Amino acid sequence: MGRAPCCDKANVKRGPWSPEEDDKLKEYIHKNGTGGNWISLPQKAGLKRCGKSCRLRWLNYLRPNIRHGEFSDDEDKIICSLYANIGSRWSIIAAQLPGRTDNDIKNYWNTKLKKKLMGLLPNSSSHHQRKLPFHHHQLTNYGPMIPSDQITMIPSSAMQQHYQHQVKEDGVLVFRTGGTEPSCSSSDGSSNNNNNAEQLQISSSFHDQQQQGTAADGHYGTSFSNDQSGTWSDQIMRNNSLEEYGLEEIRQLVSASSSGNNNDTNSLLLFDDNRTEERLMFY
DNA sequence: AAATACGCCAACCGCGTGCGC
DNA sequence: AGCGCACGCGGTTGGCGTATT
Repeated sequence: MGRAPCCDKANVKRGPWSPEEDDKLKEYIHKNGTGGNWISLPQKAGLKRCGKSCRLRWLNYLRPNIRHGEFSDDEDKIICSLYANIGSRWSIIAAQLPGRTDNDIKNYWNTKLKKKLMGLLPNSSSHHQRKLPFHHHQLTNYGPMIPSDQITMIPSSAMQQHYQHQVKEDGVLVFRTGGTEPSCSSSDGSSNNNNNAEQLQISSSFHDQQQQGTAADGHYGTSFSNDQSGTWSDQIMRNNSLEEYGLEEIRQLVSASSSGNNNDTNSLLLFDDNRTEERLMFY
């Protein structure tokens, strides 16, 4: 018994959009906005399309200021750095690249950038090296050296339960934990006793001293200084940090994530710079 | 020239989550 | 508190164009 379909599939058009449909959708949204309801929009706009399809078409193709075409080297760096830090959170990565859509970035990563990256480094591969994807000495460019006994391995499923992210209105990305050791989290995800919950926050605007300065704060990867402002991508560009983030780490992530071996560690890592550094590996 | 393989990208699918009732 | 609806996201698929055999 599956979920109820979002629309009557028999009565909606599927497949590529025609210019006429594009025009209808654009015209309707320009006049009326989305009205906050994509489900009813196609009917109002005179389109025989599923609301989800309309939303996707608008977001990925029709909305103003969308950029298509070649990605620059700078964009490559930003994508690599963010992927190394947060994994395949395409919407978050896209938010750092104005005009790019998550779908675009995802496609670009899967079809080109991943391969490009794999070709950048000599093949150091041994398939068993991924049990722990980062060797100790490789972490130095990634932030403070982290002793291996402070590396915590958790299942990726538990990662989602342990660190649930939420983008707040002020652009701060908050990771909320249940406050228990990951390895002790109950398997049903019910460990969220908030008494000792931690909050790890990432400020995407970096000029909020308050956000950056408290003991509860943290962020992914390389430390960013408080006196700089801008988006993550600005920071990454300032830091020229494809190198700082470690090509080797990224490459290993790529090979680990594409290996399909469930026993392998997939990715990554999180530490905060005001408390004991902690690296979380999920697999 | 035809057949096959490969690459790319738009679109689809289903799940998790937020929100209103 | 529980339920259902709608949205947003990430993974996957389908189809088209190009390259190779």
